[in-house]
Amino acid sequence: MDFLREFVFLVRRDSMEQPPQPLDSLIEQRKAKLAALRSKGIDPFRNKFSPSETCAAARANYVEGREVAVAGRVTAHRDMGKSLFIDVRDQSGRIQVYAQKNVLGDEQFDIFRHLDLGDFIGARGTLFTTKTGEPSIRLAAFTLLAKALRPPPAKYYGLEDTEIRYRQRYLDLIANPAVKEVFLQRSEIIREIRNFLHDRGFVEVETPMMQAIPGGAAAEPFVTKHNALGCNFYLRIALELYLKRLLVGGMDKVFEIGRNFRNEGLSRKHNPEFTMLEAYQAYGDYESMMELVQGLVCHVAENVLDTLVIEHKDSEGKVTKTIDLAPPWRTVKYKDIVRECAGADWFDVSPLERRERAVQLGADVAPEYTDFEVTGAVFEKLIEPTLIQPTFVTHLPKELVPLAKLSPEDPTTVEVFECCINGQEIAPAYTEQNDPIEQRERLEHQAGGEQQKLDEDFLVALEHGMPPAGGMGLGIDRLCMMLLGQESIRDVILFPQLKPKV
RNA sequence: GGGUUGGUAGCUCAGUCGGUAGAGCAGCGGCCUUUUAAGCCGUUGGUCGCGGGUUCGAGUCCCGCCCAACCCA
Repeated sequence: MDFLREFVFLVRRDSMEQPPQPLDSLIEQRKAKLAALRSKGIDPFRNKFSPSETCAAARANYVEGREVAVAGRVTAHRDMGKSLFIDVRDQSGRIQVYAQKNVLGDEQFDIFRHLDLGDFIGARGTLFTTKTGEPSIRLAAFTLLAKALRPPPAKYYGLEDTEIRYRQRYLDLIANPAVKEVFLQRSEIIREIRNFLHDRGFVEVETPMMQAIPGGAAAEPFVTKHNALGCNFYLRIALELYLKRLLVGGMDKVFEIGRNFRNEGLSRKHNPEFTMLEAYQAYGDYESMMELVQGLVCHVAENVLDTLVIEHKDSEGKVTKTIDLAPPWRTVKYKDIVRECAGADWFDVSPLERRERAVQLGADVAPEYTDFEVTGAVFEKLIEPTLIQPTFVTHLPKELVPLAKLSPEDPTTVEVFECCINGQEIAPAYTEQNDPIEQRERLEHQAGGEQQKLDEDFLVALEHGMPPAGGMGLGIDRLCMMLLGQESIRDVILFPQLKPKV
């Protein structure tokens, strides 16, 4: 009881000294409780607690009268006067704890009664089932492990404010169980990718994120400065050129999962830093990669989701999209699918007419676009979004892909595929260019005469000889969107990039 | 970069024609020893995103800015 008086006194004193502020008064109340606890010799921030099991395990291994100790956050509070119920939640789930005044004693019960939503406690007691059939812990003793000074988000509605959800993701994870589930599954997806590749003899490596010459893709890099070396580095835009050096070095099957950074705008499909898988296999080609991508995605879906049929639902739970990953996936040549969608005579008309038609079809055609880029724009705008079911689009025109090898059967094209699922390009793959002379020409052309943009070290590596190889990249974020039914990349990245708030 | 929508209590949201700022939950106090969105009674809490303007009077109307979501480029 004196706990109470002390607490009330502290609150009053506080509110007399400073004008009450909106959120501050709630925080001050909690700080006052903290001070009251300390004055009683109770440490509100403990170093350690050893639970006997998780909350879920305590429920799952229910034996009437069994003694358990759990730890977690207090998420609900139902006060019955001389007894009260609280919910304790840890990562595994929640369990109800039942406290009785005549068991805990007046003082302990009083302290327990003044716990706040959000506080962490350790609770020891015995299992029993309530009248309503809820497995619960009859509390014998508890320890406050960490006091929460700020109120948690409301429990029934969850947290809706997108800005708070993304900026303070921890609150989103507390308030919205479905969000937590997405990120737990993302973690499993990445684990299964690793399992799949390890099982096939791939070696996981790490290559530099800070590069003097960012290569392997056409994208604007971020610049960063090294103080001691007095030079600029760029955050990598792709993993490719370093992984190929490892092929030269005799690592025949390598992969890396890591962050790429591209200095471009933000959208539903783009985050400036995103996670990429790249894998290279010596003596393979784009067809080996086709088998690899298909096998990998199916392995992940089966092991994480237990199914190859992915349903996307809207906020009302209505199925909006069904993706069937059952192999074999459709394979179609680029020219064929373009003809299918843009007209059988697409490649027979004059470049000028193609351009006019592309504009008519609604593609974004910039005046400086080459003829190939015009067709590329049509593909990107009109075809890619329709490829909901997994599709390998192969044999792109060589002008669009500078790092792949020509197709012997049609030397105007290269041996590549773009794997599209869910209306997005999710994995490109090539038969990798290993002719150092050819490669040098391509990169010099790409560098546009700017010598400092040419990765000479990479070209020297190729001159030492790189085995023929298939290589592929897979956007992990987009894969997660597809598998987990999320329409925005921000919902599969824990801390998506937002504009800094002033 | 352009368009649309939004920003009101810790959370979720109302706020009519411009006329004293509202509810539920959370918080605080009281009652209640099997509740679970517990219940009942009482009660605290507001820089209405920010800055200007119009007006006797602005959450509401006008202008500018910030942040976000969606669409477009």
